[in-house]
Amino acid sequence: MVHLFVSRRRDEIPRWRSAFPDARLVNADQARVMATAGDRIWLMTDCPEWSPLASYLASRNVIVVVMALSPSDQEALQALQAGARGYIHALSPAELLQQVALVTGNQGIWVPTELLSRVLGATFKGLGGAERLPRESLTTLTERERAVAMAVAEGLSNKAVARQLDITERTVKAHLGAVFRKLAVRDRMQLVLMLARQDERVS
Amino acid sequence: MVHLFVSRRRDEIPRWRSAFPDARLVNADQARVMATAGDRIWLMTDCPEWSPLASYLASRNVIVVVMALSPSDQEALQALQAGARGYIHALSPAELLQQVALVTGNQGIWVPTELLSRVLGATFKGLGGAERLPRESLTTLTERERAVAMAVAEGLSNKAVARQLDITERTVKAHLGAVFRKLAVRDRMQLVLMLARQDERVS
DNA sequence: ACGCGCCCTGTCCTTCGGTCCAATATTCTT
DNA sequence: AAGAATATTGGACCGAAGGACAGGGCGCGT
Repeated sequence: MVHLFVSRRRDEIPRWRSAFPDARLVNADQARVMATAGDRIWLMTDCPEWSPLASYLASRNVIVVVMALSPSDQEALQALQAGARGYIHALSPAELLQQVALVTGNQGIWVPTELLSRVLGATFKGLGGAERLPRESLTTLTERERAVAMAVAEGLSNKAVARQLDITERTVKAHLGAVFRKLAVRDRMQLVLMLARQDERVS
Repeated sequence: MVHLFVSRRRDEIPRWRSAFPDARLVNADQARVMATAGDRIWLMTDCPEWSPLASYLASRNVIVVVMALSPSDQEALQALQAGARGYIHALSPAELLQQVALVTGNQGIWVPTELLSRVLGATFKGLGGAERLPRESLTTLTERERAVAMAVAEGLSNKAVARQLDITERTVKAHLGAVFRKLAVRDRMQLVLMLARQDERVS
């Protein structure tokens, strides 16, 4: 099992070697002829024809991870479509590279989490999948919970909401906790993003 | 780190225990209250509200793998959209279950390969349109500040942004402080609201 | 050489946000 | 009458967020 880094640049990035001491840096043509089933190819997107190369290698059971200096959603999709098992930032720390190697080596897919959510969002729309509950979600809330949620969505702090509704900050927290639970969001950030996205659709 | 199998049925499937001898079989309600960050939840789709439950657990940093007795593309997408890290056949052999646990436990995604290609095919079509980004108005920001601002606008925490840009959390705060000053906003809440409003205008 | 802006990091401190442990009163349902 | 849901609050706890202050390094223009 061999690690090959494929890039147009002649110099290595230190973290690559630190992650895989016995890796080699090669160009696209070398990779095409050298790689065999089970090898790991780390393919930089600065190569002119990285996408077809990834397809070719993947079809030969080579584990391909695409690396980008400035990752984007479209490129990530292109990489996965080409058969790559992962897509990461080229300057990821060594431990992360090793983790990616572990995951991809076990039939797993590795994509940065923040990319994943956006990619899947697009997927769902593209498939015409079932619409998420838009206003429905707010109706599951009680009157007070809704009031708190709306105020928070305006950007108010817990203390400000408490003043506005004339209740204790503690009570605001209680209601807000219920809102988080019911809408399955982590924190107020996810709440405002959720409501913002909803507004978008309506308008 | 605990393994919990969540299903409506009362009897276990032998391969589950064979894969994870100290796992427990619980119902949906028990899982909701028992699971904490880092735990592994194996969620059967025979549970009535498995999708919202997956969302809730995923938001609490629980590793969720959805299991189906008759897998489908649509259901796989739904599972991943809900934040599940994997989607497999409920009767998969023990070794496969362990492999999935390894992959998902290392930030990986696990889906059956034949499913993946179909899913990505649909995805690629769906994401044809260009992403709309409010970059124009952020011209007063430096490159780094803009990167941080965009990440924060996605709802990421400072720590998450730090991981993504491979800098310390402290540096993220520094950039973010500069962003607040330049854009004349008080905190990250006002930032996301400002960017959300802008997005609206563009569309 | 010097100043300047940008990028990165550190420590210390305060406030805010969120959860877990409660408890009490009211209303509505069964 | 008993039970469930709702609204309200308390305390304690811990991590996240943000500011204040203080640096070091790098590139660029004068």
